[in-house]
Amino acid sequence: MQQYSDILRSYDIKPSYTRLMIYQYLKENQTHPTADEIYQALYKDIPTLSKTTVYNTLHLFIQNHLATMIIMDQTETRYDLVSEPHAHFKCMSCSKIFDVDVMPPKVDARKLKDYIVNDAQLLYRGLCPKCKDNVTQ
Amino acid sequence: MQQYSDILRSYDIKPSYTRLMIYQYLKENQTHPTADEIYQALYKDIPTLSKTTVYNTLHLFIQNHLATMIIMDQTETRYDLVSEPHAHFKCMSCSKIFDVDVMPPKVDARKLKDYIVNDAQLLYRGLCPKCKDNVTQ
DNA sequence: TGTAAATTTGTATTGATTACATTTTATTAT
DNA sequence: ATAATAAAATGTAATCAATACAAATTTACA
Ligand SMILES: [Mn+2]
Ligand SMILES: [Mn+2]
Ligand SMILES: [Zn+2]
Ligand SMILES: [Zn+2]
Repeated sequence: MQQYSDILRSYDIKPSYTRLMIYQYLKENQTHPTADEIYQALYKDIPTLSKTTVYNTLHLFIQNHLATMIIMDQTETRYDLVSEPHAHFKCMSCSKIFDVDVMPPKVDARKLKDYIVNDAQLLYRGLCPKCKDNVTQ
Repeated sequence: MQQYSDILRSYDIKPSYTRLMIYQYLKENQTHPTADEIYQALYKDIPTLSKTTVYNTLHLFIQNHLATMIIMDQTETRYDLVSEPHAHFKCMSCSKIFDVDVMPPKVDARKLKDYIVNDAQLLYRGLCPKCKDNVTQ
Protein backbone atom coordinates (compact mmCIF):
# COMPACT_ATOMS: atom_id res chain seq x y z
CA MET A 1 0.00 0.00 0.00
CA GLN A 2 2.91 2.30 0.79
CA GLN A 3 4.27 1.49 -2.64
CA TYR A 4 0.93 2.48 -4.19
CA SER A 5 1.11 5.82 -2.40
CA ASP A 6 4.53 6.38 -3.87
CA ILE A 7 3.30 5.52 -7.34
CA LEU A 8 0.44 8.01 -7.05
CA ARG A 9 2.81 10.68 -5.75
CA SER A 10 5.18 10.04 -8.63
CA TYR A 11 2.29 11.00 -10.91
CA ASP A 12 1.59 14.16 -8.88
CA ILE A 13 -1.53 12.65 -7.35
CA LYS A 14 -2.06 13.09 -3.64
CA PRO A 15 -2.75 9.59 -2.31
CA SER A 16 -6.05 9.96 -0.52
CA TYR A 17 -7.73 6.83 0.75
CA THR A 18 -10.28 6.74 -2.06
CA ARG A 19 -7.65 7.30 -4.73
CA LEU A 20 -5.53 4.53 -3.30
CA MET A 21 -8.45 2.13 -3.30
CA ILE A 22 -9.32 2.94 -6.89
CA TYR A 23 -5.71 2.59 -7.94
CA GLN A 24 -5.47 -0.70 -6.08
CA TYR A 25 -8.57 -1.98 -7.79
CA LEU A 26 -7.22 -1.16 -11.21
CA LYS A 27 -3.87 -2.67 -10.36
CA GLU A 28 -5.13 -5.91 -8.88
CA ASN A 29 -8.04 -6.49 -11.26
CA GLN A 30 -6.61 -6.12 -14.73
CA THR A 31 -10.05 -6.50 -16.17
CA HIS A 32 -10.60 -3.10 -17.79
CA PRO A 33 -13.52 -2.27 -15.52
CA THR A 34 -16.21 0.32 -16.08
CA ALA A 35 -16.61 3.17 -13.60
CA ASP A 36 -19.68 1.43 -12.27
CA GLU A 37 -17.86 -1.86 -11.74
CA ILE A 38 -15.22 -0.03 -9.73
CA TYR A 39 -17.92 1.71 -7.75
CA GLN A 40 -19.84 -1.51 -7.04
CA ALA A 41 -16.68 -3.29 -5.93
CA LEU A 42 -15.43 -0.55 -3.60
CA TYR A 43 -18.82 0.38 -2.26
CA LYS A 44 -18.76 -2.70 -0.01
CA ASP A 45 -15.72 -1.38 1.84
CA ILE A 46 -16.42 2.34 1.46
CA PRO A 47 -20.18 2.74 1.91
CA THR A 48 -19.88 6.52 1.66
CA LEU A 49 -18.28 6.30 -1.77
CA SER A 50 -19.91 8.41 -4.44
CA LYS A 51 -19.95 7.52 -8.09
CA THR A 52 -18.95 11.07 -8.89
CA THR A 53 -15.77 10.49 -6.95
CA VAL A 54 -15.01 7.43 -9.06
CA TYR A 55 -15.40 9.51 -12.19
CA ASN A 56 -13.42 12.39 -10.73
CA THR A 57 -10.60 10.10 -9.72
CA LEU A 58 -10.46 8.30 -13.04
CA HIS A 59 -10.33 11.61 -14.86
CA LEU A 60 -7.52 12.72 -12.59
CA PHE A 61 -5.62 9.51 -13.29
CA ILE A 62 -6.06 10.03 -17.02
CA GLN A 63 -5.02 13.69 -16.85
CA ASN A 64 -1.83 12.63 -15.12
CA HIS A 65 -1.19 9.77 -17.54
CA LEU A 66 -1.60 7.05 -14.94
CA ALA A 67 -4.68 5.56 -16.59
CA THR A 68 -6.30 5.48 -19.99
CA MET A 69 -9.81 5.01 -21.27
CA ILE A 70 -10.86 2.31 -23.69
CA ILE A 71 -13.99 3.16 -25.63
CA MET A 72 -15.23 0.19 -27.61
CA ASP A 73 -18.88 1.14 -27.82
CA GLN A 74 -21.01 4.03 -26.75
CA THR A 75 -22.64 2.29 -23.81
CA GLU A 76 -19.58 1.79 -21.64
CA THR A 77 -16.23 3.40 -21.12
CA ARG A 78 -13.58 1.15 -19.65
CA TYR A 79 -10.40 2.03 -17.83
CA ASP A 80 -6.90 0.60 -17.82
CA LEU A 81 -3.68 1.57 -16.13
CA VAL A 82 -1.07 2.94 -18.48
CA SER A 83 1.56 0.29 -19.08
CA GLU A 84 3.42 -1.34 -21.92
CA PRO A 85 1.68 -0.45 -25.19
CA HIS A 86 -0.75 -3.20 -26.12
CA ALA A 87 -3.94 -3.70 -28.06
CA HIS A 88 -7.41 -4.67 -26.87
CA PHE A 89 -9.88 -7.24 -28.07
CA LYS A 90 -13.54 -6.93 -27.17
CA CYS A 91 -15.77 -9.97 -27.34
CA MET A 92 -19.10 -8.82 -28.71
CA SER A 93 -20.86 -11.68 -26.97
CA CYS A 94 -19.63 -11.59 -23.38
CA SER A 95 -18.36 -7.97 -23.49
CA LYS A 96 -15.05 -8.92 -21.89
CA ILE A 97 -11.99 -7.03 -22.98
CA PHE A 98 -8.76 -8.95 -23.46
CA ASP A 99 -5.24 -7.63 -23.71
CA VAL A 100 -3.55 -8.41 -26.98
CA ASP A 101 0.21 -8.40 -27.18
CA VAL A 102 0.37 -6.32 -30.33
CA MET A 103 2.02 -2.93 -30.45
CA PRO A 104 0.00 -0.10 -31.99
CA PRO A 105 2.16 0.96 -34.92
CA LYS A 106 4.39 3.91 -34.16
CA VAL A 107 3.12 6.86 -36.14
CA ASP A 108 5.09 7.50 -39.24
CA ALA A 109 6.23 11.09 -39.00
CA ARG A 110 5.44 11.68 -42.66
CA LYS A 111 1.92 10.37 -42.26
CA LEU A 112 1.01 12.66 -39.39
CA LYS A 113 3.37 15.49 -40.10
CA ASP A 114 2.37 18.65 -38.22
CA TYR A 115 0.01 16.70 -35.99
CA ILE A 116 0.56 16.26 -32.27
CA VAL A 117 -0.21 12.66 -31.33
CA ASN A 118 -1.03 12.11 -27.69
CA ASP A 119 -2.56 8.67 -27.77
CA ALA A 120 -2.74 5.59 -29.98
CA GLN A 121 -5.18 2.76 -29.59
CA LEU A 122 -5.51 -0.47 -31.46
CA LEU A 123 -8.85 -2.20 -31.04
CA TYR A 124 -10.18 -5.51 -32.24
CA ARG A 125 -13.71 -6.79 -32.07
CA GLY A 126 -15.06 -10.28 -32.46
CA LEU A 127 -15.68 -13.43 -30.45
CA CYS A 128 -13.50 -14.82 -27.71
CA PRO A 129 -12.67 -18.55 -27.72
CA LYS A 130 -15.28 -19.40 -25.11
CA CYS A 131 -18.12 -17.55 -26.81
CA LYS A 132 -17.07 -18.80 -30.22
CA ASP A 133 -17.47 -22.37 -28.99
CA ASN A 134 -20.83 -21.62 -27.43
CA VAL A 135 -22.15 -20.15 -30.66
CA THR A 136 -20.83 -22.81 -33.05
CA GLN A 137 -21.53 -25.56 -30.48
CA MET B 1 -27.56 7.74 -58.44
CA GLN B 2 -28.25 4.58 -60.40
CA GLN B 3 -24.76 3.43 -59.50
CA TYR B 4 -25.49 4.08 -55.81
CA SER B 5 -28.60 1.91 -56.07
CA ASP B 6 -26.49 -0.87 -57.50
CA ILE B 7 -23.97 -0.54 -54.71
CA LEU B 8 -26.70 -0.79 -52.07
CA ARG B 9 -28.20 -3.79 -53.83
CA SER B 10 -24.81 -5.48 -53.96
CA TYR B 11 -24.84 -5.27 -50.17
CA ASP B 12 -28.34 -6.74 -49.99
CA ILE B 13 -29.86 -3.38 -49.10
CA LYS B 14 -33.01 -2.35 -50.90
CA PRO B 15 -32.29 1.16 -52.22
CA SER B 16 -35.10 3.24 -50.82
CA TYR B 17 -34.93 6.98 -51.29
CA THR B 18 -33.86 7.63 -47.70
CA ARG B 19 -31.19 4.96 -47.81
CA LEU B 20 -29.85 6.34 -51.06
CA MET B 21 -29.67 9.84 -49.61
CA ILE B 22 -27.84 8.64 -46.52
CA TYR B 23 -25.45 6.60 -48.60
CA GLN B 24 -24.88 9.58 -50.89
CA TYR B 25 -24.14 11.79 -47.95
CA LEU B 26 -21.57 9.40 -46.56
CA LYS B 27 -20.02 8.95 -50.00
CA GLU B 28 -19.80 12.61 -50.93
CA ASN B 29 -18.88 14.00 -47.51
CA GLN B 30 -16.00 11.90 -46.31
CA THR B 31 -16.10 13.70 -43.00
CA HIS B 32 -17.02 10.87 -40.62
CA PRO B 33 -20.29 12.53 -39.64
CA THR B 34 -22.40 11.83 -36.57
CA ALA B 35 -25.95 10.58 -36.97
CA ASP B 36 -27.15 14.04 -36.07
CA GLU B 37 -24.99 15.71 -38.69
CA ILE B 38 -26.43 13.41 -41.33
CA TYR B 39 -29.92 14.17 -40.06
CA GLN B 40 -29.39 17.93 -40.04
CA ALA B 41 -27.96 17.89 -43.55
CA LEU B 42 -30.69 15.74 -45.11
CA TYR B 43 -33.53 17.32 -43.19
CA LYS B 44 -33.41 20.34 -45.52
CA ASP B 45 -34.31 18.16 -48.48
CA ILE B 46 -36.39 15.54 -46.66
CA PRO B 47 -38.41 17.44 -44.08
CA THR B 48 -40.22 14.27 -43.06
CA LEU B 49 -36.98 12.55 -42.17
CA SER B 50 -36.84 11.04 -38.72
CA LYS B 51 -33.69 10.70 -36.69
CA THR B 52 -34.68 7.14 -35.86
CA THR B 53 -34.55 6.39 -39.58
CA VAL B 54 -31.02 7.71 -39.74
CA TYR B 55 -30.02 5.39 -36.91
CA ASN B 56 -31.93 2.46 -38.40
CA THR B 57 -30.28 2.97 -41.76
CA LEU B 58 -26.80 3.33 -40.33
CA HIS B 59 -27.26 0.15 -38.32
CA LEU B 60 -28.44 -1.62 -41.45
CA PHE B 61 -25.38 -0.38 -43.35
CA ILE B 62 -23.14 -1.64 -40.56
CA GLN B 63 -24.88 -5.01 -40.36
CA ASN B 64 -24.29 -5.47 -44.07
CA HIS B 65 -20.66 -4.31 -43.88
CA LEU B 66 -21.20 -1.21 -45.97
CA ALA B 67 -20.39 1.18 -43.14
CA THR B 68 -18.49 1.17 -39.89
CA MET B 69 -18.69 3.14 -36.68
CA ILE B 70 -15.84 5.09 -35.20
CA ILE B 71 -16.12 5.63 -31.47
CA MET B 72 -13.54 8.06 -30.20
CA ASP B 73 -15.36 9.28 -27.14
CA GLN B 74 -18.61 8.49 -25.46
CA THR B 75 -20.46 11.60 -26.55
CA GLU B 76 -20.50 10.95 -30.28
CA THR B 77 -20.42 7.98 -32.57
CA ARG B 78 -19.19 8.70 -36.05
CA TYR B 79 -19.76 6.78 -39.24
CA ASP B 80 -17.60 5.92 -42.21
CA LEU B 81 -18.11 3.86 -45.34
CA VAL B 82 -16.11 0.67 -45.38
CA SER B 83 -13.17 1.11 -47.72
CA GLU B 84 -9.45 0.53 -47.81
CA PRO B 85 -8.23 -0.13 -44.26
CA HIS B 86 -6.99 3.08 -42.72
CA ALA B 87 -6.53 4.67 -39.34
CA HIS B 88 -8.25 7.70 -37.82
CA PHE B 89 -6.93 10.73 -36.01
CA LYS B 90 -9.22 12.77 -33.80
CA CYS B 91 -8.31 16.32 -32.94
CA MET B 92 -9.27 16.85 -29.32
CA SER B 93 -9.66 20.58 -29.92
CA CYS B 94 -11.86 20.87 -33.02
CA SER B 95 -13.26 17.31 -32.83
CA LYS B 96 -12.59 16.68 -36.52
CA ILE B 97 -11.61 13.19 -37.54
CA PHE B 98 -8.91 12.78 -40.16
CA ASP B 99 -8.07 9.71 -42.20
CA VAL B 100 -4.57 8.43 -41.66
CA ASP B 101 -2.94 6.30 -44.28
CA VAL B 102 -1.74 3.66 -41.87
CA MET B 103 -2.86 0.08 -42.01
CA PRO B 104 -4.11 -1.46 -38.76
CA PRO B 105 -1.65 -4.32 -38.24
CA LYS B 106 -2.94 -7.64 -39.47
CA VAL B 107 -3.58 -9.80 -36.46
CA ASP B 108 -0.87 -12.28 -35.83
CA ALA B 109 -2.62 -15.65 -35.78
CA ARG B 110 -0.59 -16.75 -32.76
CA LYS B 111 -1.57 -13.66 -30.80
CA LEU B 112 -5.30 -14.12 -31.26
CA LYS B 113 -5.41 -17.85 -31.73
CA ASP B 114 -8.91 -19.22 -31.23
CA TYR B 115 -10.42 -15.74 -31.45
CA ILE B 116 -12.68 -14.64 -34.27
CA VAL B 117 -11.69 -11.14 -35.32
CA ASN B 118 -14.39 -9.19 -37.12
CA ASP B 119 -13.05 -5.69 -36.95
CA ALA B 120 -9.80 -3.83 -36.36
CA GLN B 121 -9.48 -0.14 -35.64
CA LEU B 122 -6.46 2.02 -35.15
CA LEU B 123 -7.16 5.35 -33.47
CA TYR B 124 -4.97 8.32 -32.72
CA ARG B 125 -5.80 11.33 -30.61
CA GLY B 126 -4.13 14.68 -30.38
CA LEU B 127 -4.09 18.08 -32.08
CA CYS B 128 -4.47 18.75 -35.78
CA PRO B 129 -2.06 21.21 -37.45
CA LYS B 130 -4.57 24.07 -37.40
CA CYS B 131 -5.47 23.70 -33.73
CA LYS B 132 -1.85 23.13 -32.76
CA ASP B 133 -0.95 26.49 -34.27
CA ASN B 134 -3.85 28.21 -32.54
CA VAL B 135 -2.82 26.85 -29.16
CA THR B 136 0.92 27.51 -29.39
CA GLN B 137 0.29 30.83 -31.24
C1' DT C 1 -7.54 26.50 17.49
C1' DG C 2 -9.23 28.82 12.89
C1' DT C 3 -9.19 29.52 8.03
C1' DA C 4 -8.49 28.28 3.32
C1' DA C 5 -7.81 24.69 0.07
C1' DA C 6 -8.63 20.17 -1.45
C1' DT C 7 -11.47 16.29 -1.66
C1' DT C 8 -15.71 13.94 -1.53
C1' DT C 9 -20.61 13.64 -1.74
C1' DG C 10 -25.61 13.91 -3.42
C1' DT C 11 -28.76 15.37 -6.54
C1' DA C 12 -30.31 17.21 -10.74
C1' DT C 13 -29.50 17.48 -15.55
C1' DT C 14 -27.90 16.27 -20.08
C1' DG C 15 -28.06 14.21 -24.48
C1' DA C 16 -27.06 10.52 -27.63
C1' DT C 17 -29.13 6.30 -28.45
C1' DT C 18 -32.80 2.92 -28.22
C1' DA C 19 -37.63 0.92 -27.67
C1' DC C 20 -41.68 0.58 -29.58
C1' DA C 21 -46.18 1.54 -31.34
C1' DT C 22 -48.13 3.91 -35.24
C1' DT C 23 -48.22 5.49 -39.88
C1' DT C 24 -46.83 5.47 -44.48
C1' DT C 25 -45.12 3.28 -48.55
C1' DA C 26 -44.05 -0.68 -51.43
C1' DT C 27 -45.02 -5.39 -52.96
C1' DT C 28 -47.69 -9.20 -54.06
C1' DA C 29 -51.91 -11.93 -54.72
C1' DT C 30 -56.62 -11.94 -56.26
C1' DA D 1 -57.58 -2.15 -60.27
C1' DT D 2 -58.28 -3.50 -55.24
C1' DA D 3 -57.23 -5.83 -51.19
C1' DA D 4 -53.99 -7.99 -48.24
C1' DT D 5 -49.38 -8.19 -46.61
C1' DA D 6 -44.76 -6.90 -45.88
C1' DA D 7 -41.30 -3.40 -45.53
C1' DA D 8 -39.83 1.09 -44.41
C1' DA D 9 -40.22 5.33 -42.06
C1' DT D 10 -41.95 8.17 -38.34
C1' DG D 11 -42.84 10.26 -33.58
C1' DT D 12 -42.59 10.02 -28.90
C1' DA D 13 -41.18 8.20 -24.67
C1' DA D 14 -37.69 5.96 -22.08
C1' DT D 15 -32.89 4.78 -20.93
C1' DC D 16 -28.73 5.48 -18.70
C1' DA D 17 -23.76 6.67 -18.56
C1' DA D 18 -21.68 10.80 -17.86
C1' DT D 19 -21.51 15.56 -16.25
C1' DA D 20 -22.62 19.94 -13.69
C1' DC D 21 -22.74 21.93 -9.65
C1' DA D 22 -23.54 23.21 -4.97
C1' DA D 23 -23.03 21.51 -0.36
C1' DA D 24 -20.57 18.89 2.98
C1' DT D 25 -16.53 16.84 4.71
C1' DT D 26 -11.73 16.32 5.27
C1' DT D 27 -6.98 17.97 5.07
C1' DA D 28 -3.22 21.30 5.37
C1' DC D 29 -1.01 24.63 7.79
C1' DA D 30 -0.65 29.40 9.73
MN1 LIG E 1 -5.21 -3.51 -21.26
MN1 LIG F 1 -12.10 7.19 -42.54
ZN1 LIG G 1 -16.76 -13.83 -25.02
ZN1 LIG H 1 -8.26 20.56 -34.74
